[in-house]
Amino acid sequence: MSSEASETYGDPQTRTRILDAAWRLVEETGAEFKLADVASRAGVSRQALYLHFGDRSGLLVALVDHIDKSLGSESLRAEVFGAPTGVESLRRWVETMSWYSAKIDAVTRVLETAQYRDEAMTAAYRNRMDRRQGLLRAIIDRIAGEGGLAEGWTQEEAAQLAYAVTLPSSWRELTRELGWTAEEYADRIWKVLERALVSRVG
Amino acid sequence: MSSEASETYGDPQTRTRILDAAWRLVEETGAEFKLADVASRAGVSRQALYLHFGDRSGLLVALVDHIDKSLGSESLRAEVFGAPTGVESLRRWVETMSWYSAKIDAVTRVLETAQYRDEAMTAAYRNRMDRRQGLLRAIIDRIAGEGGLAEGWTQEEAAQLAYAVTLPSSWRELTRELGWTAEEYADRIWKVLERALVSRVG
DNA sequence: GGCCTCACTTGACATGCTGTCAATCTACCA
DNA sequence: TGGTAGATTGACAGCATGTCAAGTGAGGCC
Repeated sequence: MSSEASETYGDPQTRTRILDAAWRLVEETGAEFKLADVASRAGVSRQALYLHFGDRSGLLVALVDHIDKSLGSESLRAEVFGAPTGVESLRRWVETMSWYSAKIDAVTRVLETAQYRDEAMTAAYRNRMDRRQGLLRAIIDRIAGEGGLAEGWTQEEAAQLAYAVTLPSSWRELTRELGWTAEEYADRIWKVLERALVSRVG
Repeated sequence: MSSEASETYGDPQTRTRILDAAWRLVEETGAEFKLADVASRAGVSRQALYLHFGDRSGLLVALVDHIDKSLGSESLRAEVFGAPTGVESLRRWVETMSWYSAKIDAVTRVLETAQYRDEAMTAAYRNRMDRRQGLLRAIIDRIAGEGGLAEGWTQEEAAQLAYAVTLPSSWRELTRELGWTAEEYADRIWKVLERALVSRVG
């Protein structure tokens, strides 16, 4: 259960091949992807997965990290924080998040369903969500610092609300099920957040 | 897969015993509950579950229905619609939903994770969500009819936003993970919806 | 060249749960 | 006496995960 899968086992190239294969397979088949399929697609033995990642959860945890690195989530973060104002920063965040969600939705869904499987999974998922909350908190703090936070909210409450409103499940429901485009999502959710959390100027 | 489990098999009492056992077990153990455990807790054979519900998905679908009936979701609906105004109706809906979510969260979570398992599951889940959307749409229409809908939204958009903001996953995150009480949830989410969707009077 | 180690393969196997089947049991009813 | 609905029993197939032990093969080291 949730073996740590020693940080450094094997050839990094093999590891990457496995992760890429897993990624594609998750995109195609969702949460029911099989390790045997990942292995065969990556051109390695099923056993190799266990050697590299310990178990299914270990693979998923590594996959999330792999994807973040592949999509350059760091630079996205920088772009959001590079906004001239806190309010603009929040708007950019919503926009960026919408774009990003579209790319990782399949994997996110798997993560969500596996979220309670074991300790390692839970930790990995919470960690991810905690980082997101922290980011939003920083943005809200900046808005508050600039006097832009609507009255009636503490900074913590505002950040948590922004976080809850922009959860992946909500993004998925609005775009995948109700047919909103990523752009419509960004525009409308932004409008909600602006009206609810940002003080009216003038 | 997703056998229909003939609408009327066996003793209704047995059926109820099984569903109650399943309910409690889901509350305790979450999505990984085992059919064998449900059976033994209900005091019936494992086979009985298959005779009554066809398969795991069939049991889940029946469980949701069973719970709705047990909690008298019909009367709740009536209370929400009995509000004097559309805006008050929406406020009551949020409040009621918060209370209701607390009772069925465990089952909802199982539903969510099982949502893509097969056709029957998907249909049952979507059906549930569609009803909720319909309800919100009716409330929003009433608000619009009373001239209370904020400008910038179509009625459909407003209803879908209200729906997305009040998704179970969001409720869970805010209460279970971030520690909000059901009341705080209702108050704050209502405030968000009001500011975002309801036109300012005067 | 001999040797060792790392990276990985191979094949077998235990485990655990779902779903299916056929045979059997037991009231209750006609 | 017979039949039938409701359920039990036990066996079994299928399938995925995870574990184990032995083997292969390429490089590096002395």
